[in-house]
Amino acid sequence: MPAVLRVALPVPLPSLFDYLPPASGEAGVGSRVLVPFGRHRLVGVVVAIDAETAVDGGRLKQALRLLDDDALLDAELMQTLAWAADYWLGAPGEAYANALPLALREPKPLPPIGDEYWSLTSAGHSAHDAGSRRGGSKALLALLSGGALSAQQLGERQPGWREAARRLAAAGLLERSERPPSVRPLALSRAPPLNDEQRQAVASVGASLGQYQPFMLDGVTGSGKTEVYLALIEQVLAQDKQALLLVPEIGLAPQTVRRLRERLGVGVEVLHSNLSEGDRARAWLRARAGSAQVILGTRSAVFTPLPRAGLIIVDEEHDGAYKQQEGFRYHARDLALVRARALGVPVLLGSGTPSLESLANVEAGRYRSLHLRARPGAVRPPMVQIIDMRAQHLEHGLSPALLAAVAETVARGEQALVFRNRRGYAPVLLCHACGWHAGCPRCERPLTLHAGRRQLICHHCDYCQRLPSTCPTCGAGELKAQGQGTERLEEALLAQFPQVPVLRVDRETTRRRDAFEDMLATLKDDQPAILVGTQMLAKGHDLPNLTLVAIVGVDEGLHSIDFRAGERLAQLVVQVAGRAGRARKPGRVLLQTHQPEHPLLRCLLAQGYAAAARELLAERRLIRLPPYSHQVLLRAEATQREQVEAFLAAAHAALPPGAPIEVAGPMPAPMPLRAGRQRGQLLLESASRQALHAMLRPWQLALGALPAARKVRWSLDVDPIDLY
DNA sequence: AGCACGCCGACT
DNA sequence: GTCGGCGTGCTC
Repeated sequence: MPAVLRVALPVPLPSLFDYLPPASGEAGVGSRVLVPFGRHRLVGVVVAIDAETAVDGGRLKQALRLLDDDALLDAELMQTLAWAADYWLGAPGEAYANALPLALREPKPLPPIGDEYWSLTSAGHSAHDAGSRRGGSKALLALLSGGALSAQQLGERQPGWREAARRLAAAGLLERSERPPSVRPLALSRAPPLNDEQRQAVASVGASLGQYQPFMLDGVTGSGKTEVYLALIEQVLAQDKQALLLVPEIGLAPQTVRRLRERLGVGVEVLHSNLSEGDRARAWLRARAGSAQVILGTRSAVFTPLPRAGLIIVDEEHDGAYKQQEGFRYHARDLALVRARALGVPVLLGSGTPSLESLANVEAGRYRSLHLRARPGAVRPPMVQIIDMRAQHLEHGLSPALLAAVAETVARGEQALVFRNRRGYAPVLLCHACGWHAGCPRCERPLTLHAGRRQLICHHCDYCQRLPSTCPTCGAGELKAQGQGTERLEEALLAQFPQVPVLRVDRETTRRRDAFEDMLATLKDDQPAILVGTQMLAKGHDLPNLTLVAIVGVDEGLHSIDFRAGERLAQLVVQVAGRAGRARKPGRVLLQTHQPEHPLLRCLLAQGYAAAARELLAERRLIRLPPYSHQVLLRAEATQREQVEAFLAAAHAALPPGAPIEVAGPMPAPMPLRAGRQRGQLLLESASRQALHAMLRPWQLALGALPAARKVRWSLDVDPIDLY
């Protein structure tokens, strides 16, 4: 009886597919195979080898080719991926597709993983001597005239060199070669001495190396978390093991990478979304080969193979960027814990504003908690002062007290940051004559006025129209911008402080790659400046001359229907406030609000994040919300509301009777109309994760079989973090 | 997800 | 008379 390969294919289908083994080669679990699928050929991963198949013999096809003689995915990753697909209700094949870099999902031999070097051919030397070529090509010839350089070195010295390299290689002036991965270059910088708390944290985690143990490292911005990470990674490297460091999407500044490379000197591999697919595959394979010893990456890097794992670190663990929001909706922080357990290594979650989930795990004794209270670089933590906005005269949303503080700051030659979590000029455009306001025809939400582009833009669906000069309903010319976005604040601050550079940092001004970096580079450490911007300013670079942070208009977060809004608001305020007073200069934080009496704000400002988080946790426990209950959200959308309602009603009816779950809905989504589609949802809650999980797969399959399901787009989100 | 197959409206 | 709309069903 011939064996049958069970193969996971990159299609969003709930099943695996069986194939006869290829004509040659011994396919094993974890190897890739090229198989015929419909009228296509797909690269799949062998998940199991069975003696029998449930498929009729005649329908079984033969795999075309074995792509790996040895398993590409080791037993631990295979097991973790199977767990992840099961837990987050993903299609099995999708989990594997997420784990493998795109270049490894092609039916090609594995790319070489040596260092990529470029050098001049003899024709190239002649061309350089003759001074031919211009621009980037000429510069590249000059760079290489002194000898071969690695791709990494070239990237540091001549950004954008690949374009020139391609042209010159085509002309026969340049050639590419591979060398074995470089062995540990020496570290260039030395570790600074650690303070008591840092030493204690390093000692605790260090003592757990070699076994599974989660740690929560609670330390505000500037408290020296990174030094703790580095010291631990050095310990791991000394044992010749690997360390995986995850950072949220935005945190991956080139600065971090440089610092890591300078300090550790070893094969530090970076995995993030801007990487080319070839580079990503190379980094992944180096980790698998063990030659990459430190892997730094965003969400998807949690799938990197770690044959000699020593430690996993999740920095800024509270950050929502760790949750993938579409397709296979996994949570990288949670998956990091599962991997650490399977690998038998400690996992360190770091944050100045830990998620309530992690705090609950500390409370329950599942995580050990470590604290960094001191801010080594700063004189003292910044003082937060409330500006009561009620009965204030406002200058474009900025109170006199705030403007005065900015004036004092820049007069001292220091920098100020004005934080507003709304981009554009104004969130509403209103007609004072008839009360009309500009709304999105596809979302029924107000359009945001973008004055510079003279457009009205929907921030939910990107619908866009020209800015009308008169009211489209009454014809009056009294259109007024209502409220403030970053663009308007920039304008107001420019008018108030014409002699100080004002930098706006939001999605609009940083659309170009490296734009953020370039903008920050124009800031001089000893010159005054004003930064205006959104979330993007909450983290990232050290701004040693920044001494004032003004937080404007976070009130929206105080009465949102989303039960996580309070937690997010507290995290945001603390993170933004942490930008003030990093170096020797004391910092000052102003918070402008209409709700100075709000209990969350009062608690946060008087007692700090830890106390506010305790309050929020107590509330969640009282009303049985996560982390004290578990949620699954069924979302559905369609062009017609009746179709959504019919599907959700049928889904509700398909729930197994007697399961210990509570059901909320069917109900309209918090945004009932988005991009022209009607949206609804059904929320399941349970105190028992096991009970909830036990019914989910069968229910998911039943949903797929519902006639009403074909009329809607639907998805299941396990542990949703955004209810919208 | 793709991609076929299959049965009804406005056009060269 | 056809081209093409997207509803339905399948992929080992």
